[in-house]
Amino acid sequence: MSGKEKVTIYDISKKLNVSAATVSRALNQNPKISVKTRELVAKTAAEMNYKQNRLAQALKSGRTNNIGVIVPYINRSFFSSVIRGIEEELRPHGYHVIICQSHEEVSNEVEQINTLLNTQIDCIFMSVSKTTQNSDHIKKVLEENTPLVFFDRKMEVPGVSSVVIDDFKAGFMVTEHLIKQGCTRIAHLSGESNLEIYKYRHEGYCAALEKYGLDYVPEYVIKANSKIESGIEAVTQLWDLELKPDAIFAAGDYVALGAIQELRDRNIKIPEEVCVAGFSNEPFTKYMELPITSIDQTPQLMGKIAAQVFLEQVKQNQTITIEKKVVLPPELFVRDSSDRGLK
Amino acid sequence: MSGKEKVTIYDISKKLNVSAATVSRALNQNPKISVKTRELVAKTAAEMNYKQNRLAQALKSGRTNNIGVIVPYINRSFFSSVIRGIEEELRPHGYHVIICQSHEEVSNEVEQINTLLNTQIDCIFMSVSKTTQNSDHIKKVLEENTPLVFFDRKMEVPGVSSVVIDDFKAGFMVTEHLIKQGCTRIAHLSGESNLEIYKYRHEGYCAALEKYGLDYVPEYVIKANSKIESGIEAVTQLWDLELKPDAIFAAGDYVALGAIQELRDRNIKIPEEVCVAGFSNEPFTKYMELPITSIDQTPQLMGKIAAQVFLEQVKQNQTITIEKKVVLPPELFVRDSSDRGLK
DNA sequence: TTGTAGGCGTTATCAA
DNA sequence: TTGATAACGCCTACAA
Repeated sequence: MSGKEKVTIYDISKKLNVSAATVSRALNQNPKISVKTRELVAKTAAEMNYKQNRLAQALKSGRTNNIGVIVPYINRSFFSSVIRGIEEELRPHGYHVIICQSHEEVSNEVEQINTLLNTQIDCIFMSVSKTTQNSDHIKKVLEENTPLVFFDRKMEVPGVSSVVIDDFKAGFMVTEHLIKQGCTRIAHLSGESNLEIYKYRHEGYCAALEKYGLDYVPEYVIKANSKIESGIEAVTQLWDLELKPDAIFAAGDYVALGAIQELRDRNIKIPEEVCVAGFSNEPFTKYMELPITSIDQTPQLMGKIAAQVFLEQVKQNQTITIEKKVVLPPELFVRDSSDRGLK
Repeated sequence: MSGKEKVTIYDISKKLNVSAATVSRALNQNPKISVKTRELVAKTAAEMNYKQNRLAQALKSGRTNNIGVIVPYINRSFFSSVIRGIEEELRPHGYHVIICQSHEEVSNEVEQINTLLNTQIDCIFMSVSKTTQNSDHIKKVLEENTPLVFFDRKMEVPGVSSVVIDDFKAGFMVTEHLIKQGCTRIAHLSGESNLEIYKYRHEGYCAALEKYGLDYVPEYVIKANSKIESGIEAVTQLWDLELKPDAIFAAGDYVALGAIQELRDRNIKIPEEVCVAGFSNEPFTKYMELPITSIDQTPQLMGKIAAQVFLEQVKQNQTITIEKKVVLPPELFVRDSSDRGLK
């Protein structure tokens, strides 16, 4: 019952009195085969409900048509959107996407990389964890000649491609926007880790201050950890200062949200007294009664492009590794939390 | 340079002057092997940087240790959370998770199932698309003897396990809560598709009305399509009625949000004049200035349990298929959008 | 155009 | 306890 013995090319070859090789060739559109045979094989294969075994193919060819994606958490809006982009770009080419979570721990990252390599994936896409400091495990990937593409959170490793947004520019844009709303004492709630992205956002912030002749006030720059509570704390801390800020640029939307909650608790009017902007364009930012200004990182596009970088690489001769760095433009969405109607 | 010729058990066997079979046994903790050999092999394997080839193993054993998950869209908060649950439960057992998106189209669903089966995954987890009507493609999975577990959106197919929340109860709970807030004219914005989940939520709604002696008013039940616009439209339509509702139970959070936006545009006070509740506990619901009452479906737990159902099945003798139906309790989160302080 | 044979890396069976 | 061998399903030189 159920039966379902797997049909192989041998079964087809027996039925047709040809060799398995012929069947294989017919199935693979090999030109050296008569049209008649090809059609006959195709028809019979369909009748017998033949399914090619990708595993055997993979073992033979060394290519699995599986790619791995490593992200901190798969259910963060940003990451799942990138993955969606990767999946949609790669599926038409026959690839399957395997997902792994690092939980922001390097140790997991290392382990995931190892099991992915064992499994013979054709490429690894990853956003490094906050705790990742050195790139030894990354180098292992390269040694195996497995293509690797960083997205968003990258590391500087020679030979590795990456797709990111221009975080410097994004930081600059937000800050400039706040300045144009008339703000002059702009606080920056930065990321607490040493990820490049936070560094660049901060640098963009500094550059904007400088361009518009505003002083950099060290007390206005606070490390925050992407949580709501962290935004609340930061405001508490900032409002202990003599000269309070009149704007807050948070490097993450949850931090911005926390800041807004605390400001509101203190009956501070937004955006009249204080303008607030976040980062990432989390879905909730636009649904609030007071929608929050934020930077969109075009995650789905980012995934799409990362996939394209890989596909290009595959098209090349296997041995040549190309290193491509793509920097996408950020998009600023000005919303009520910082919109005083000025340009 | 790069070198990286793959190390196989043959390389180890040559170096050690033993057979490949011995190496294989040593590596697999086969009891019929001397401790000495085992250790020697282990040490040498490590030195030579040997990595077992999961592909070859898979071809031999018929088990890939890969499982497939099919969802409408991977970047919906609910689905990515379920996937997270599945991944975290299965990874310790050595499984990798392959993700597929149906984009709410049966045709894609069919295709994904086929490629997953070709790829020899060990199990398929899925939430059917809205357009899925019959279960022919599902039956194919069973014919291949591949375990299948539905989560959230299931179909009635004999032999298939499923993990869902009690949508009937959820619908009942929400409606009862609204009634206890003093509402007597409760509208229900249902799903537009014929998915079981919407049917049950609606039935729960009906049951609550009946229990509390409220009439079922057909005009108060409107099909809506999970979008914000749909909520706006529904309210527009409802407020054309002579007797307007004093509560709205939407079967989705986005619809609830749309309803709230429209009510606010009409200067209708929430929850004083109209109570509103949604469904799914999307992240944004709790972040709003007016947080939205909603039902939490415990997606991560749902994924975890779905994975457990599969693991149990694997533990059994392969040939026996068990059909397990798990129904999880929904959790009602009462928030300001419907909280009049009554119990 | 088609067939034969060997191999991708493992593991399981049967001998030794 | 260990070794030789076949097999998983497919592809591809090489021969015919």
